[in-house]
Amino acid sequence: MSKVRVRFAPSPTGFFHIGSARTALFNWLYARHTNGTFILRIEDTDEARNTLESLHALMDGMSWLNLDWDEGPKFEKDGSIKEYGDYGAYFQSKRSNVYLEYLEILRKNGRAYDKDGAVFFKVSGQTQVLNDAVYGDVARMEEKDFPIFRSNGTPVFHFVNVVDDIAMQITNVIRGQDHLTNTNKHIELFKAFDAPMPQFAHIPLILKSEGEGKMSKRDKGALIEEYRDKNFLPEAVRNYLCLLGWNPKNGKEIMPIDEIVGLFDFSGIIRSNARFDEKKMAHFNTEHIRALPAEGFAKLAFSALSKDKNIANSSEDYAAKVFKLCQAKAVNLESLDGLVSYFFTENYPYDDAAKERVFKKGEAVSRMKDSLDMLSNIDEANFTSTVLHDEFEKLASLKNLKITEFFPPLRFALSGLAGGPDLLPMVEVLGKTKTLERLTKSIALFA
RNA sequence: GUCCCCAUCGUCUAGCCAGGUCAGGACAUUGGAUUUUCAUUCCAAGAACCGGGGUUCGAAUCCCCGUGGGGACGCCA
Repeated sequence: MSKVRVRFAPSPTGFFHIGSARTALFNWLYARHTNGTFILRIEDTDEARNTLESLHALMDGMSWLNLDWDEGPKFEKDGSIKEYGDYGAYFQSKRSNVYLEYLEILRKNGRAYDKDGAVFFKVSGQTQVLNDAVYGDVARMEEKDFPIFRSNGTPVFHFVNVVDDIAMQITNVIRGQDHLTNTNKHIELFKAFDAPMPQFAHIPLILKSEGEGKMSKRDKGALIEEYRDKNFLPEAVRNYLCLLGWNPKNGKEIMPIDEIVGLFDFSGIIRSNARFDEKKMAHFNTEHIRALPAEGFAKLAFSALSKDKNIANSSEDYAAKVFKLCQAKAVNLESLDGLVSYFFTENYPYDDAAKERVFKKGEAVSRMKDSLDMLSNIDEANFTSTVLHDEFEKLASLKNLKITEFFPPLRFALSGLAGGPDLLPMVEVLGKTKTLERLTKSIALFA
């Protein structure tokens, strides 16, 4: 059996849409699963609508999602575009000679004719049966001849799509279900060229989370770059997209991509359209954040939060400690600053609701004072969560109180908040100097 | 309007093809627990086979009709 060759064939006319990304992803998965070739072909026959900016958005988005392609155009370091592979050109705008050759074939066997300055394809008038890898047999007849070259001389989608699939020896066409009713046109063309038919696999569409219809570029969450800008983990977005319209049949959802590549096949593809769910997407992101090695998470968090000057200017070593401490609490990178910002400034705000809760008992300031007295007597070298825990136990029994009486006021004094990472490890990371300073300041403020 | 596809909790889905366990899981929601917090973790609960006919001892599962949803009908891709 010949090697699998699949292509993702977008037209660069806007941003990188989540539906396109998922089509690219399924092609990529199938190529990697079969050890085949994944090709990026740019369908830019509509000159008016194609922009270089869109091409950038497309390729950047694919690269961000780690969908690498074996053939097709790539941006070089200097910003120029280079095409890789033996089946180029990979821009349809550069393939007019090929299209003219193929047009000649159709003219010779009487399947193409001129009309109104355009060139039309003569349909057979017969019902074509598609044997789809996902939808099974689908029968449909094309009633009207359709244009394959416009009157301005440029070729039309149905024609170039098929010609290129033949010329590039594509073995499997994996594309959105919105093309299902176009496929009989394409089958007619393959037959007219007497070319081997690729296997078609149509995949379900992604619907809006609310309202009618498929996800469109205007919908929230529809653009891949939104996720990049919000510091989602690309592997999380990719993992979620895999599960939108495909089922691994092993009961698992959160999986490393290698496992998915091993499992992926057409039999797991769902036939009904799927509604996009932001919250589940966010959950995938959280799970992938948790799964990150501490060191890797710290690095990512540091760069994600580097727009905060306090963080950018702090020592990387200290920041890494903070992030490792908070990884287990983090649900995303986007709002991580809210969880960690007080580590990086002495001007941290005191939260009103937290203040109310802590001061309800009335003893908060004296608990802070007790803590301060006790902590002042601990050597800097012993400022570790285990030692601190022992010392707080001693303090508590001395005062005949529960250890937990001291914690909420201490946390509030040090962070201005009522919640956060485990308190004693947090004190350890903050260090003796800051801890004492902050306690002193807070006592003065609230006494 | 014509044609094509689809139909299980609010959402993503398992089960359907080879008909027979209280229809299983995940997200979300709600309620508890973790005698230090919670934007963490754990536990629990509620929540679905679109309707009607047929086939059958028996239907979520097979067939038909209806309804609903989606898509395609461009000299867009």
